[in-house]
Amino acid sequence: MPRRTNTRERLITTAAELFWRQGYAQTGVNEIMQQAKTTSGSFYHFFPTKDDLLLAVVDHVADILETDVFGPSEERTTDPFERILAVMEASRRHLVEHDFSLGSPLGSLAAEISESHPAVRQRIAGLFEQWIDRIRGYFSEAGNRLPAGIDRDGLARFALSILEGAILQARVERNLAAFDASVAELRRHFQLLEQPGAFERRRETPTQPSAQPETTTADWRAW
Amino acid sequence: MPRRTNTRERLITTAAELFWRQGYAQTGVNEIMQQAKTTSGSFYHFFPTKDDLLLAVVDHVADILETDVFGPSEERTTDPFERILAVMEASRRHLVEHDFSLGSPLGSLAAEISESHPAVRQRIAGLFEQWIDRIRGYFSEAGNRLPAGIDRDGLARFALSILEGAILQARVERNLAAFDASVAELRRHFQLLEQPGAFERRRETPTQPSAQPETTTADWRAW
DNA sequence: GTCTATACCCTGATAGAC
DNA sequence: GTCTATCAGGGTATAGAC
Repeated sequence: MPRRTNTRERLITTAAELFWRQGYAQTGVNEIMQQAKTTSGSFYHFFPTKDDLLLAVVDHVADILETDVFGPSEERTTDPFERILAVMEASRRHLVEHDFSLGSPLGSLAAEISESHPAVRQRIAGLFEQWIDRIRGYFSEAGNRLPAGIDRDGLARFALSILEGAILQARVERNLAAFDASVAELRRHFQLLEQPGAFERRRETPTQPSAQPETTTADWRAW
Repeated sequence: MPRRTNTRERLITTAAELFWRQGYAQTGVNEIMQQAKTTSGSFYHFFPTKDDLLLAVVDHVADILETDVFGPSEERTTDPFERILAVMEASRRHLVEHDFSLGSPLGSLAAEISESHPAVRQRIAGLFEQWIDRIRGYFSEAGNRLPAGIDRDGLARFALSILEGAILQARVERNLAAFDASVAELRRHFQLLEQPGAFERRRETPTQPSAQPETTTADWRAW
């Protein structure tokens, strides 16, 4: 079924950018329609509700991330560590190019709708897992450059934490200090792991929540 | 001037929790008023607009973070590395206690209003800087347990990235896999840095964006 | 300082012609 | 598939008595 118009695509791509920049709740359907140069009739022809558009946007972003970030980064180099660093480099360029107005493609959206839209939250969680699998794949290819018995899955989640946190800081502070420092330190982490004899002792690396956290004196009030 | 009522405080604390859980835009003043058991007249007596309440909330959250997180974590231990890890432990407990419904106290809020509320964004950026100063202070106390010439400021920003990213992942995935892995890997990073001879070579640790990024093939479309 | 009542706009969504 | 016109409801904010 060849589509005759691209209105649906236009709605998705403009909504993606607006949600990304200003969030879901802050973006009205009117704004989307105007910017996509279409009208109410078309909008609701394709999407029964605004929430349905959101779901389509999430899928679209996942596609773009694949073809424009992960794909090129993997083509660029075969070195496992450089591959994940290339993903970060792509994020960095994106921050700069858009003057820090765009954060993580799904990160802030995920946080925003985490409570109100369980289905979307789950969808995004699945995407996070995909990326983690992917990055873990890089680390698997690293073979014995990494210490034996290291938790590659955990290392992938660690890298994703750094990326998301670094983007957030860059966006809030509107500079690259935290981003560059984070990438530099991750790079050093890889180097340290590669050093012979880097991993001679200890054996505690709780990746799965095997038990409840040890009690802490830190006590957050009910704010 | 002794205040006769605590209405103002009630508004701030309930708004803080609601903004934290569901975001700013998603939270209506009606909802805040109801939950704080007050009415429109009182609300606008204390806060000319909803935005003014937001600013008060940010300041309040900063206070709580100081007294309930950083303070206790510092009293708990004098070991510099354990201090930052104690902050993470406090965040972890908080995630669990609230079933992952609450993320970073200011992180997601910052992302949400980053574009629409420049003044608030700047205020939060200032708080981030404060925390970084604080954490850098820990690393300064670490003295020669850290390699000479290491970028302690960068290390602090790195730690904050990990914390923010780990909280985000935990909230989206609704489990602690990424959080625990991130903390474990950060702990290992500290251990590796402490190892004698961990830092014998290389000299490239760009913290300040000294130059433009190297060109990359990764190309994000204009979505 | 707190209450009730209400203004008024913008939002997501619908109706129906073309 | 796209248009115009419109609705119902909830949003922030105001008015004025107490």
